[in-house]
Amino acid sequence: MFLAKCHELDRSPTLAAMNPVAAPAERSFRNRQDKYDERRVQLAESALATLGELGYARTSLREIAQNSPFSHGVVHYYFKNKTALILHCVRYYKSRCMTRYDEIVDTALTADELRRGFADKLLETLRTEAPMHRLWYDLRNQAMFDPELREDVSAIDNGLCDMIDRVLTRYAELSDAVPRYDRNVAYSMLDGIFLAALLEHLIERDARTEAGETDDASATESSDRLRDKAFTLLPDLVAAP
Amino acid sequence: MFLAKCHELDRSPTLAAMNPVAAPAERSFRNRQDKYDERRVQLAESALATLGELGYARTSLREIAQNSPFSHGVVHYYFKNKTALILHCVRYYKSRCMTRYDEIVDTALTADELRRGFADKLLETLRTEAPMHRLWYDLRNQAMFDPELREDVSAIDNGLCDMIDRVLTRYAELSDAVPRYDRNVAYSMLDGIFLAALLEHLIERDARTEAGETDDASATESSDRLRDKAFTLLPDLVAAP
DNA sequence: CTCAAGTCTTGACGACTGTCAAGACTCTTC
DNA sequence: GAAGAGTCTTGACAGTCGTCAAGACTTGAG
Repeated sequence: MFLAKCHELDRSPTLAAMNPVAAPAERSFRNRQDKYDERRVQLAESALATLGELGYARTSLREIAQNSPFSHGVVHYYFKNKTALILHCVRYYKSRCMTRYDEIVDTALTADELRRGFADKLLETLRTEAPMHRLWYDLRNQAMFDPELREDVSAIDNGLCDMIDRVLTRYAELSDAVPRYDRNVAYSMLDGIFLAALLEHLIERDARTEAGETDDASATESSDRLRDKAFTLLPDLVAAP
Repeated sequence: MFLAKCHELDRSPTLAAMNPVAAPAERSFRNRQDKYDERRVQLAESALATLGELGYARTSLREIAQNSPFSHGVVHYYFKNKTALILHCVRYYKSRCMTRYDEIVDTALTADELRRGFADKLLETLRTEAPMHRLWYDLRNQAMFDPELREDVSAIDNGLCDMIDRVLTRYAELSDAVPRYDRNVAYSMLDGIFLAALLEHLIERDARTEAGETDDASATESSDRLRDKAFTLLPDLVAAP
């Protein structure tokens, strides 16, 4: 047992592992460590898929394992316990979703282009990542009951607030205006609109698939409305300087 | 077994029961029926208290019974199963909270009075009914995963939207203005702000009690900020006609 | 009082959960 | 190829859950 196991925060690469021309023993170590990390990512992805489908409450370790190439016992080899796995998932998820609008922010040349790009992206993520979004809201809600989740949930929430703030600040710049509201207020308002659209979207979506419709089930009228709402609302979130 | 049991929607009073000078047998029937209804209310209240404390996921029937004067088996005498109890709770909860701002709407004489009254009431309900609010958000979120809850959740959500709409419509009237946003958009935005404040409030609150502070634990800085936010935001939600 | 209907408690059931230990398998190193 | 560390599977454990049936207690009618 010379490999760092799940029991500690073992994210720091060892000294030897930093060396590009390592001795065979050390390269092997690297390989093992890489494989180990890869497995954790693999498990996190299986867990996220399951969590997005069933929600935090009804997701069991056996269910997660069934959505992965492994058996249920393996989880405790890579993670101390269930909450450790879920927290790892949450952080992993965070690292992927925080930069969603950055490309648009960086490339848009006019306020209207940014506004349209943002609204389109909002629509797209609602349609293609609905399970992940409902999982996020589920976790954030669980944090109201379970203090163990609060630190990570707050971190993600702040990150999302920053993400929105970058959009609004840039939009204000391009509009020769200034943000009208406190960043947290603006974030909360947009988040509330997105949350409502998500709920409506999921209800519509399931109603369609239940009716046996063969259309692209991810396209709903509610998600279309979300784009319009965001598009219309954005100018109201800035004010003349 | 001549009394209507839990297995059906038995809310309709019988013909005989409508008679104010009923025969003894019928009065007895009324008494029994009343007691039966009272028990259901009693159980619903115990369940709501438990749900507000533990959340939807971690609330068991045994826990609910422990917060009531009864034992765990009695639940299945008054409700078909767990979901029936919870749905009953949800409807019961709905009937109590929908009129929260109506008195202010009806009595306020000026726009500013309404605005202040609304913001104060918002603050008050955040502080005194935090567990119920987080339960509501929990249930609404569960509806994203569990179709069984959607009908009731949608009904409540619409009711809350109406409630907010009454406030805004009246506020617009008193301001010689008109509502600026679609009612659903306005509701979603205010809801988002309230949700964020609730989460922040709970975190602050628990951090204080954990630190062993003896102050009135229901008062937090975040809840104060909520009042200011609502107070400031309200004028922006209406526009010149 | 007697009896029956209504009400509630108790204890059990099968299913499911997170956790963990024992062992089998795989791969690297000598 | 032998040895041993690393990886994964299997099966069991203690606990909890929703559900339900059997019976004890309570209440009111005759």
